[in-house]
Amino acid sequence: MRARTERGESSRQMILERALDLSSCEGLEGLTIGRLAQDLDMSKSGLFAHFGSKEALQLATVEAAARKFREEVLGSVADTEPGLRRLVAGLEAWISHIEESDYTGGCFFAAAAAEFDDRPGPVRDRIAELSGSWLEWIEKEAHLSRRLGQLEPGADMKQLVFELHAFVHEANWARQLLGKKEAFGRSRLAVRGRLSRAATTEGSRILTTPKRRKVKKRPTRRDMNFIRR
Amino acid sequence: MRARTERGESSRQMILERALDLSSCEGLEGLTIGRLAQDLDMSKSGLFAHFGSKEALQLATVEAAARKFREEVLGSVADTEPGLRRLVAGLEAWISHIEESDYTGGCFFAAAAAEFDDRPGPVRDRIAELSGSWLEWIEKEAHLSRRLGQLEPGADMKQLVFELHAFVHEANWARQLLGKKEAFGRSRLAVRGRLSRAATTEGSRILTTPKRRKVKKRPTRRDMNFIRR
DNA sequence: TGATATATAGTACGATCGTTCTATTTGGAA
DNA sequence: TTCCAAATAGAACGATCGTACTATATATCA
Repeated sequence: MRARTERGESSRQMILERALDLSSCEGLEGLTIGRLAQDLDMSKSGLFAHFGSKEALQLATVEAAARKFREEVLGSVADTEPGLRRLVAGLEAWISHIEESDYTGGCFFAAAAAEFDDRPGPVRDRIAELSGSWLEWIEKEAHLSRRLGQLEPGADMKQLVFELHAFVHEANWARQLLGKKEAFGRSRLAVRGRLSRAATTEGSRILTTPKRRKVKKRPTRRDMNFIRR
Repeated sequence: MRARTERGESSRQMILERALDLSSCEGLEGLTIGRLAQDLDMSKSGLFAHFGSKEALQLATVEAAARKFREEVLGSVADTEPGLRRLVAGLEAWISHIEESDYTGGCFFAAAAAEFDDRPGPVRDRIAELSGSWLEWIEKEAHLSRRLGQLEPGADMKQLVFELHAFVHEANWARQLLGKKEAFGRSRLAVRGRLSRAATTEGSRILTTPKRRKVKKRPTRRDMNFIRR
């Protein structure tokens, strides 16, 4: 049932990578074991054996999406100064993460949430849990910003997070349904505008200061490996 | 194929009413002719004959959702003073429309958009068309508000509409996935806050003035007919 | 009332779904 | 090289999907 050897594990990853793309388009339920196997030139039963049930495949796909999100979004701001600067960097990384998922079906979690919010079960629970923890990341960073004197002491954090989150979701919706690629620019503008409203003088300085240029160094062999991986 | 007599038409409406509820939960594709027939104590073929294809059933369901939206949202603000007052009334009517769809699967169009945004075809086209025309209603009313001196001359209307629309979608998402019923209050707060930012002194007066109480009159026979229809 | 068009039901079809069971291939340990 | 567990394939299952074809019930109009 579960991959034990290196070969099995790499197969599993290859399957999940494709499953992630397919399910972003067709949905997690529309993602069919037969079609997935056909896409990968595998037998249905051979693929099935990796997971044991469709629900397990769906759960594994959700985890694959979560890992990709962590790598691309959280990973890109890990060494950004905590507080308002990291908050806005995280939101913009999220926007870019969705913007770049153009050829696939847009934000995986937005699609999965709409599909599963009415279907009780472990898949729905996991999607809700992961979405909630991302909301908490935003809120945590906002609170830190306020504690650092970058946001007004009286600012409503829950309300702020609600609105910031809304702007990103809206961009995904506008592009996916209406093809409005400029929506991501609007999203970035809205995020910065909303943060400016809640920012102190100190916070405003951060919002208007361009990101500190990272030290530019020639790519090392290690970087190349990372990229190729 | 198409209903011609009164009996057929009323059956068709009964079917679509149930289809609307079911598809809000299970999705337009998960909506199955067999299950729909079972729910209504009809035969699969008897139900099928009303539409001729699943796609036609889906299109008819989308139209039913659109009609309900027009009645509940546009209908409720038809006699509200045009401009900012009608704009905010329309948005709040939309929020309430979604909030009251609790037992069913939330906003039909949000769910349908997420499901069909990657599936080319007439169903997707119609969903996009209707969503777009609602966006245009908001934008039209915002432009009117600006022309009336209720919004600042320099206000970016496209950006404003983007953000207002985002707040409502977010409330639907937060309740459906995370069960946060307070999201609708946040949505209303965000809408009014954002409009206040763009409002002139004149506009602010409208936003803080409670809605004018409508003249309360006994319902006429005509009203009753409208309700019963 | 009898004729006729519409509404509904019954049945069956090919396709595809998730899943199970039984081979067969493959790669690493002995 | 042999052996064994893991990985993959093949075939078949019951269920359900959308759809087509045929038959029956029902309302409307001559």
